[in-house]
Amino acid sequence: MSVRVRFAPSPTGPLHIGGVRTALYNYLLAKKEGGQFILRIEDTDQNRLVAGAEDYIKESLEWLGLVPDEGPGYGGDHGPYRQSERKGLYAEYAQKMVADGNAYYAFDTPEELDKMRKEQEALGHHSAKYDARIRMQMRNSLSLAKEEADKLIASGEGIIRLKMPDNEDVSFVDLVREKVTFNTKELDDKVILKKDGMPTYHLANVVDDHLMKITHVIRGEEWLSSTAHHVLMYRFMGWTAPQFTHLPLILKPTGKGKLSKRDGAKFGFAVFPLEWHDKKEDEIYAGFRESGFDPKALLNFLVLLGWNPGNDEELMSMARMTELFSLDKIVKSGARFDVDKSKWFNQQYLMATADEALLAPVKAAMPQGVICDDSYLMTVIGLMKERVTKYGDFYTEGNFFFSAPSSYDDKQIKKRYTAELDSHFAQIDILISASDGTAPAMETAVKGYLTDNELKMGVYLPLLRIMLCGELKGPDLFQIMAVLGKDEVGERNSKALAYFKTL
RNA sequence: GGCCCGUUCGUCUAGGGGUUAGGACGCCAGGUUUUCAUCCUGGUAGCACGAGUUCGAAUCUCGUACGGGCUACCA
Repeated sequence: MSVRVRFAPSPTGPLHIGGVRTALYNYLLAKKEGGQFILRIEDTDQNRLVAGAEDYIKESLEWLGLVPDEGPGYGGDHGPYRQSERKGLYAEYAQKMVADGNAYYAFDTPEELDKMRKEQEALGHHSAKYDARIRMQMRNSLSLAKEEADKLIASGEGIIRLKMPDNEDVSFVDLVREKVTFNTKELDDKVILKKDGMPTYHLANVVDDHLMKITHVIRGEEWLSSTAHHVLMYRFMGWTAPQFTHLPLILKPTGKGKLSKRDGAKFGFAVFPLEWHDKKEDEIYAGFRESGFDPKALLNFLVLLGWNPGNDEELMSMARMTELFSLDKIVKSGARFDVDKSKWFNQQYLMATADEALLAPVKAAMPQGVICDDSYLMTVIGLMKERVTKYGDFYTEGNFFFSAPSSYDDKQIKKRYTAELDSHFAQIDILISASDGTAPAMETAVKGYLTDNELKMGVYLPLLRIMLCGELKGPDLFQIMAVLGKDEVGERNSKALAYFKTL
């Protein structure tokens, strides 16, 4: 049987980075096994739908290269892939469970449920459940007279709840955690079909996974505790359950708890793949794409957050990840999001990528109004790529390639500059403008002059660099001169020298 | 509170009865680059705690602590 996995986000907002990792693991398993990676939109909660969220999810997956084989807009023989469009399907299965005595109709109002919970709490029962102990005291098709219940059902009042067996151990195998057991007396009679006719996650999930022939359910750990309910539903329906794998959570960089959408702003990094404009809060959340990350680097970083290939390999192409991926190497404990390491991965990708391939993304990250031609930018890329971590850094860190420095490192200037140097700088300027403008020529000329006159390179060279760049960092000095051109170098030097005198 | 899951350097992790507990990020130092980055070399730092099993425990068992998840007509 061919492996079929699904990524099933609910379109209630942007795709969280943890969701991206879940999608990645699903994708990798599908590709490794030659199976299908399915996108299913779980939009059963009509109240929480957010406009644009589904498009955001798809755009994210496409940017990342995790393109679904089946899904809304991607084709496939098991559609529709939006649960809202499958609405009619679910009731039939819920009713079958009712007919078989494995589920029942309930008519309690929210107020009544609230009252029950409060009463139970007063009795000392913490977080009361709608369960075997309580259900005969509530209003449902089990406790009410048949005629009354039928009337309520006919009037469309009812919802459907799962009838949990009393005091029974339900076990299932989680590929990461091995055997996990829950006793049904700890489990509540979950609502599976809501008042509006929509299924809850639990029903929709089981029905769709079965109908879509899903073989492996790979999802976040938050689902582990409801898996017993799901296992029971498979049993009630006489279906074979898929293999379950629950992924550890991704935690905040520091402090307690799982990574949340606020952490991005708080720690100054992105927690979403793409920038997201939250219209309700009127807030913009940063995206990895906009922050100048390469999707391959992001994925490489993410794949190692909760999984390892069993050897020391860290830098992996998509093909290599696919080759090495296996569910049994997934780690059990939650992983902290390490911002520094994510940057390191991106830098590794930048350095390993050809200049030509970098051109388009670097161009896209340039601020508006900066004009330069492709070949110039390519040269800059070649000179800068091992000094930056993100696409936007080519401009911010290599600013001097695009305009004369607007400020200078005063401290470093004062350490070295005295007015006696002026005449030599004038001579150097002359040598530069007399040269052919190539880096080696200028280097020979300048260094030759300094040597001949027994002048300190450690004084002149850094000052020359500050004149051109404003600070003591960047690529080889003479390469910069060659890129800038003799004339520009001359202009910057005299401008800077004038400033040096004022210090 | 209850149930379930987890716990190896600061972080991501390898190791699953006998290892000098390995690697990576970060950090520190040195070298290269008369700058910065890259690169190279070295260093720093860890088995949550307590019992038990065993000749021997990071590894197995139990307990404790801590962390996390769930406990909705949300997913």
